[in-house]
Amino acid sequence: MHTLAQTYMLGEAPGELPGRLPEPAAENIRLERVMGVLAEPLRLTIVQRLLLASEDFDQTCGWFGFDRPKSTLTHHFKALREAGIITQRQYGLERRSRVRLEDLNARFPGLVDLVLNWTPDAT
Amino acid sequence: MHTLAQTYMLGEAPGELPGRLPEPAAENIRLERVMGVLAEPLRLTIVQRLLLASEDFDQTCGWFGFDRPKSTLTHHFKALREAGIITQRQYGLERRSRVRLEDLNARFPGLVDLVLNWTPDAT
DNA sequence: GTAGTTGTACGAATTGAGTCGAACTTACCA
DNA sequence: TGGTAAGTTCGACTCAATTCGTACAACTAC
Repeated sequence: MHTLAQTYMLGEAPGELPGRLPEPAAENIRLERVMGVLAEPLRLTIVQRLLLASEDFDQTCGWFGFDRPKSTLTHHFKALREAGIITQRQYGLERRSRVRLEDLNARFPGLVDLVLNWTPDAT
Repeated sequence: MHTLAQTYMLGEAPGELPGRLPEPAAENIRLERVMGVLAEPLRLTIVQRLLLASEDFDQTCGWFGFDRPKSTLTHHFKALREAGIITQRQYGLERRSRVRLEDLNARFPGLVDLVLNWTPDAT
Protein backbone atom coordinates (compact mmCIF):
# COMPACT_ATOMS: atom_id res chain seq x y z
CA MET A 1 0.00 0.00 0.00
CA HIS A 2 1.20 3.46 -0.92
CA THR A 3 0.62 6.69 0.88
CA LEU A 4 -1.16 9.45 -1.00
CA ALA A 5 2.14 11.15 -1.68
CA GLN A 6 3.69 7.96 -2.98
CA THR A 7 0.71 7.18 -5.13
CA TYR A 8 0.21 10.53 -6.79
CA MET A 9 3.60 12.21 -6.71
CA LEU A 10 5.85 9.46 -7.98
CA GLY A 11 8.66 10.45 -10.27
CA GLU A 12 8.07 14.12 -9.82
CA ALA A 13 10.91 16.50 -10.56
CA PRO A 14 11.29 19.66 -8.48
CA GLY A 15 9.27 22.55 -9.89
CA GLU A 16 6.83 20.33 -11.76
CA LEU A 17 3.14 20.27 -11.03
CA PRO A 18 1.91 17.43 -8.88
CA GLY A 19 0.61 14.53 -10.92
CA ARG A 20 -2.96 14.27 -11.96
CA LEU A 21 -5.28 11.91 -10.20
CA PRO A 22 -6.64 9.02 -12.28
CA GLU A 23 -8.79 10.29 -15.13
CA PRO A 24 -9.83 9.09 -18.56
CA ALA A 25 -7.69 9.97 -21.58
CA ALA A 26 -9.17 12.68 -23.77
CA GLU A 27 -10.21 10.26 -26.49
CA ASN A 28 -12.10 8.15 -23.99
CA ILE A 29 -14.35 10.92 -22.73
CA ARG A 30 -17.92 9.91 -23.58
CA LEU A 31 -20.63 12.43 -24.31
CA GLU A 32 -23.38 10.44 -22.61
CA ARG A 33 -21.27 10.17 -19.48
CA VAL A 34 -20.48 13.88 -19.46
CA MET A 35 -24.14 14.71 -19.93
CA GLY A 36 -25.15 12.45 -17.11
CA VAL A 37 -22.65 13.97 -14.74
CA LEU A 38 -23.61 17.52 -15.70
CA ALA A 39 -27.27 16.76 -15.13
CA GLU A 40 -26.68 17.40 -11.43
CA PRO A 41 -27.16 21.10 -10.57
CA LEU A 42 -24.43 21.05 -7.94
CA ARG A 43 -21.91 19.66 -10.38
CA LEU A 44 -23.02 22.06 -13.07
CA THR A 45 -22.40 24.84 -10.58
CA ILE A 46 -18.95 23.52 -9.77
CA VAL A 47 -17.93 23.43 -13.42
CA GLN A 48 -19.37 26.84 -14.15
CA ARG A 49 -17.59 28.44 -11.23
CA LEU A 50 -14.35 26.78 -12.21
CA LEU A 51 -14.75 28.17 -15.71
CA LEU A 52 -15.50 31.65 -14.42
CA ALA A 53 -12.57 31.61 -12.02
CA SER A 54 -9.13 32.51 -13.24
CA GLU A 55 -7.70 29.75 -15.32
CA ASP A 56 -4.32 30.35 -13.74
CA PHE A 57 -5.30 28.91 -10.39
CA ASP A 58 -6.84 25.59 -9.65
CA GLN A 59 -9.39 25.64 -6.88
CA THR A 60 -9.68 23.52 -3.80
CA CYS A 61 -12.76 21.64 -2.77
CA GLY A 62 -13.42 24.10 0.03
CA TRP A 63 -13.08 27.20 -2.13
CA PHE A 64 -16.66 26.80 -3.34
CA GLY A 65 -18.11 27.17 0.12
CA PHE A 66 -20.85 24.62 -0.36
CA ASP A 67 -22.82 23.82 2.75
CA ARG A 68 -22.60 20.07 2.32
CA PRO A 69 -20.75 17.31 4.11
CA LYS A 70 -17.25 16.70 2.86
CA SER A 71 -18.07 13.16 1.85
CA THR A 72 -20.77 14.45 -0.47
CA LEU A 73 -18.37 16.86 -2.14
CA THR A 74 -15.75 14.17 -2.56
CA HIS A 75 -18.38 12.11 -4.32
CA HIS A 76 -19.26 14.83 -6.81
CA PHE A 77 -15.69 15.87 -7.57
CA LYS A 78 -14.82 12.27 -8.17
CA ALA A 79 -17.75 11.90 -10.57
CA LEU A 80 -16.59 14.99 -12.48
CA ARG A 81 -13.04 13.70 -12.67
CA GLU A 82 -13.95 10.19 -13.74
CA ALA A 83 -16.16 11.55 -16.49
CA GLY A 84 -13.20 13.53 -17.82
CA ILE A 85 -14.60 16.96 -17.07
CA ILE A 86 -12.08 18.13 -14.50
CA THR A 87 -8.51 17.37 -13.51
CA GLN A 88 -7.46 17.14 -9.90
CA ARG A 89 -3.96 17.57 -8.58
CA GLN A 90 -2.72 16.86 -5.11
CA TYR A 91 -0.92 19.78 -3.41
CA GLY A 92 0.03 18.50 -0.03
CA LEU A 93 -3.23 18.25 1.82
CA GLU A 94 -5.25 20.07 -0.77
CA ARG A 95 -6.71 18.69 -3.93
CA ARG A 96 -7.05 21.36 -6.59
CA SER A 97 -9.44 21.11 -9.49
CA ARG A 98 -9.46 22.58 -12.97
CA VAL A 99 -11.72 22.09 -15.98
CA ARG A 100 -10.13 20.12 -18.83
CA LEU A 101 -10.86 22.97 -21.20
CA GLU A 102 -8.74 21.90 -24.14
CA ASP A 103 -9.88 18.31 -24.02
CA LEU A 104 -13.54 19.24 -23.78
CA ASN A 105 -13.32 21.84 -26.53
CA ALA A 106 -11.52 19.41 -28.81
CA ARG A 107 -13.94 16.60 -28.21
CA PHE A 108 -17.26 18.43 -27.74
CA PRO A 109 -17.03 21.93 -29.20
CA GLY A 110 -19.76 24.14 -27.78
CA LEU A 111 -20.28 22.15 -24.61
CA VAL A 112 -18.33 24.53 -22.39
CA ASP A 113 -20.38 27.46 -23.65
CA LEU A 114 -23.56 25.66 -22.66
CA VAL A 115 -22.25 25.39 -19.12
CA LEU A 116 -21.11 29.00 -19.07
CA ASN A 117 -24.51 30.26 -20.20
CA TRP A 118 -26.41 28.12 -17.72
CA THR A 119 -28.46 29.84 -15.04
CA PRO A 120 -29.53 27.91 -11.95
CA ASP A 121 -33.22 27.24 -11.49
CA ALA A 122 -34.94 30.05 -9.61
CA THR A 123 -37.23 27.74 -7.66
CA MET B 1 -62.70 11.74 -18.95
CA HIS B 2 -61.69 12.42 -22.53
CA THR B 3 -60.69 10.01 -25.23
CA LEU B 4 -57.28 10.43 -26.82
CA ALA B 5 -58.82 12.15 -29.80
CA GLN B 6 -60.79 14.50 -27.60
CA THR B 7 -57.83 15.28 -25.43
CA TYR B 8 -55.28 16.00 -28.11
CA MET B 9 -57.28 17.12 -31.13
CA LEU B 10 -59.61 19.65 -29.58
CA GLY B 11 -60.42 22.70 -31.61
CA GLU B 12 -58.67 21.43 -34.64
CA ALA B 13 -59.65 22.86 -37.99
CA PRO B 14 -59.54 20.63 -41.09
CA GLY B 15 -56.07 20.58 -42.64
CA GLU B 16 -54.29 21.55 -39.48
CA LEU B 17 -51.69 19.38 -37.82
CA PRO B 18 -52.87 17.39 -34.85
CA GLY B 19 -52.17 19.11 -31.56
CA ARG B 20 -48.98 18.56 -29.69
CA LEU B 21 -48.92 16.36 -26.67
CA PRO B 22 -48.15 18.11 -23.37
CA GLU B 23 -44.64 19.54 -23.40
CA PRO B 24 -42.79 22.37 -21.65
CA ALA B 25 -42.76 25.84 -23.20
CA ALA B 26 -39.47 26.73 -24.84
CA GLU B 27 -38.46 29.09 -22.05
CA ASN B 28 -38.97 26.38 -19.48
CA ILE B 29 -36.60 23.88 -21.02
CA ARG B 30 -33.83 23.28 -18.49
CA LEU B 31 -30.30 22.39 -19.47
CA GLU B 32 -29.74 20.01 -16.57
CA ARG B 33 -32.92 18.15 -17.46
CA VAL B 34 -31.97 17.92 -21.13
CA MET B 35 -28.52 16.66 -20.20
CA GLY B 36 -29.95 14.04 -17.90
CA VAL B 37 -32.34 12.76 -20.53
CA LEU B 38 -29.64 12.67 -23.21
CA ALA B 39 -27.34 10.72 -20.91
CA GLU B 40 -29.17 7.57 -21.98
CA PRO B 41 -27.62 6.02 -25.12
CA LEU B 42 -30.96 4.84 -26.46
CA ARG B 43 -32.44 8.32 -26.18
CA LEU B 44 -29.35 9.88 -27.68
CA THR B 45 -29.77 7.48 -30.59
CA ILE B 46 -33.42 8.44 -30.99
CA VAL B 47 -32.63 12.14 -31.15
CA GLN B 48 -29.70 11.66 -33.50
CA ARG B 49 -31.75 9.57 -35.90
CA LEU B 50 -34.58 12.08 -35.80
CA LEU B 51 -32.10 14.82 -36.64
CA LEU B 52 -30.62 12.83 -39.51
CA ALA B 53 -34.03 11.95 -40.92
CA SER B 54 -35.84 14.35 -43.16
CA GLU B 55 -37.24 17.23 -41.20
CA ASP B 56 -40.32 17.13 -43.36
CA PHE B 57 -41.64 13.95 -41.84
CA ASP B 58 -42.16 13.16 -38.22
CA GLN B 59 -41.37 9.60 -37.30
CA THR B 60 -43.40 7.04 -35.46
CA CYS B 61 -42.22 5.09 -32.49
CA GLY B 62 -41.91 1.93 -34.54
CA TRP B 63 -39.93 3.53 -37.37
CA PHE B 64 -36.74 3.19 -35.36
CA GLY B 65 -37.00 -0.58 -35.27
CA PHE B 66 -35.70 -0.93 -31.74
CA ASP B 67 -35.89 -4.44 -30.36
CA ARG B 68 -37.45 -3.36 -27.10
CA PRO B 69 -40.90 -3.74 -25.56
CA LYS B 70 -43.33 -1.02 -26.45
CA SER B 71 -43.67 0.03 -22.84
CA THR B 72 -39.96 0.75 -22.70
CA LEU B 73 -40.12 2.91 -25.80
CA THR B 74 -43.12 4.78 -24.46
CA HIS B 75 -41.09 5.55 -21.37
CA HIS B 76 -38.16 7.00 -23.29
CA PHE B 77 -40.20 9.04 -25.74
CA LYS B 78 -42.15 10.49 -22.86
CA ALA B 79 -38.91 11.44 -21.11
CA LEU B 80 -37.68 13.18 -24.26
CA ARG B 81 -40.94 15.04 -24.68
CA GLU B 82 -41.24 16.14 -21.07
CA ALA B 83 -37.68 17.45 -21.15
CA GLY B 84 -38.58 19.60 -24.15
CA ILE B 85 -36.37 17.80 -26.64
CA ILE B 86 -39.01 16.41 -28.95
CA THR B 87 -42.58 17.15 -29.92
CA GLN B 88 -45.13 14.40 -30.38
CA ARG B 89 -48.31 14.62 -32.39
CA GLN B 90 -51.13 12.13 -32.49
CA TYR B 91 -52.09 10.91 -35.98
CA GLY B 92 -54.88 8.47 -35.49
CA LEU B 93 -53.24 5.54 -33.82
CA GLU B 94 -49.72 6.70 -34.44
CA ARG B 95 -47.71 9.13 -32.39
CA ARG B 96 -45.15 10.94 -34.50
CA SER B 97 -42.06 12.58 -33.07
CA ARG B 98 -39.88 15.45 -34.17
CA VAL B 99 -36.96 17.26 -32.56
CA ARG B 100 -37.76 20.79 -31.34
CA LEU B 101 -34.92 22.14 -33.41
CA GLU B 102 -35.72 25.83 -33.24
CA ASP B 103 -36.40 25.80 -29.53
CA LEU B 104 -33.23 23.88 -28.74
CA ASN B 105 -31.07 26.04 -31.00
CA ALA B 106 -32.49 29.19 -29.49
CA ARG B 107 -32.04 28.06 -25.94
CA PHE B 108 -28.86 25.96 -26.11
CA PRO B 109 -26.90 26.82 -29.26
CA GLY B 110 -24.46 24.06 -30.09
CA LEU B 111 -26.31 21.32 -28.28
CA VAL B 112 -27.82 19.80 -31.40
CA ASP B 113 -24.41 19.59 -33.03
CA LEU B 114 -23.12 17.65 -30.06
CA VAL B 115 -25.84 15.09 -30.61
CA LEU B 116 -25.22 14.97 -34.35
CA ASN B 117 -21.50 14.34 -33.88
CA TRP B 118 -22.04 11.66 -31.28
CA THR B 119 -20.89 8.13 -32.06
CA PRO B 120 -22.24 5.22 -30.04
CA ASP B 121 -19.83 3.34 -27.82
CA ALA B 122 -18.13 0.50 -29.67
CA THR B 123 -18.15 -1.86 -26.71
C1' DG C 1 4.81 14.85 20.21
C1' DT C 2 -0.42 16.87 19.58
C1' DA C 3 -4.07 19.54 17.61
C1' DG C 4 -6.25 21.19 13.57
C1' DT C 5 -7.17 21.01 8.56
C1' DT C 6 -8.13 18.72 4.09
C1' DG C 7 -9.89 15.19 2.15
C1' DT C 8 -10.82 9.87 1.48
C1' DA C 9 -13.20 5.30 2.38
C1' DC C 10 -16.83 2.67 3.78
C1' DG C 11 -21.36 1.53 4.81
C1' DA C 12 -26.39 2.43 5.22
C1' DA C 13 -30.73 4.58 4.01
C1' DT C 14 -33.26 6.63 0.60
C1' DT C 15 -34.58 7.81 -3.84
C1' DG C 16 -35.04 7.53 -8.64
C1' DA C 17 -34.43 5.35 -13.30
C1' DG C 18 -34.59 1.69 -16.49
C1' DT C 19 -36.84 -2.69 -17.93
C1' DC C 20 -40.47 -5.48 -18.79
C1' DG C 21 -45.00 -8.24 -18.77
C1' DA C 22 -49.79 -7.93 -18.89
C1' DA C 23 -54.00 -5.72 -19.45
C1' DC C 24 -56.11 -2.00 -21.70
C1' DT C 25 -57.67 1.82 -25.12
C1' DT C 26 -58.07 3.61 -29.55
C1' DA C 27 -58.30 3.52 -34.42
C1' DC C 28 -58.52 1.25 -38.76
C1' DC C 29 -60.04 -2.19 -41.95
C1' DA C 30 -61.97 -6.21 -44.01
C1' DT D 1 -68.53 -7.01 -36.11
C1' DG D 2 -64.48 -8.89 -35.27
C1' DG D 3 -59.55 -8.73 -35.66
C1' DT D 4 -55.25 -6.37 -35.74
C1' DA D 5 -51.86 -2.81 -34.90
C1' DA D 6 -50.02 1.31 -32.17
C1' DG D 7 -49.29 2.85 -28.12
C1' DT D 8 -50.51 3.67 -22.97
C1' DT D 9 -50.89 2.49 -18.11
C1' DC D 10 -49.89 -0.08 -14.13
C1' DG D 11 -47.24 -2.62 -11.09
C1' DA D 12 -43.04 -5.03 -9.89
C1' DC D 13 -38.30 -5.79 -10.07
C1' DT D 14 -33.57 -4.46 -10.32
C1' DC D 15 -29.80 -1.47 -10.24
C1' DA D 16 -27.50 2.87 -9.76
C1' DA D 17 -27.08 7.39 -7.70
C1' DT D 18 -27.45 10.62 -3.90
C1' DT D 19 -26.80 11.79 0.77
C1' DC D 20 -24.68 11.52 4.96
C1' DG D 21 -22.31 9.90 9.40
C1' DT D 22 -18.40 7.97 11.02
C1' DA D 23 -13.88 6.53 10.99
C1' DC D 24 -9.55 7.17 9.05
C1' DA D 25 -5.10 9.06 6.66
C1' DA D 26 -1.92 12.69 5.51
C1' DC D 27 0.13 17.07 6.12
C1' DT D 28 1.08 21.57 8.86
C1' DA D 29 2.02 24.24 12.76
C1' DC D 30 2.71 24.83 17.41
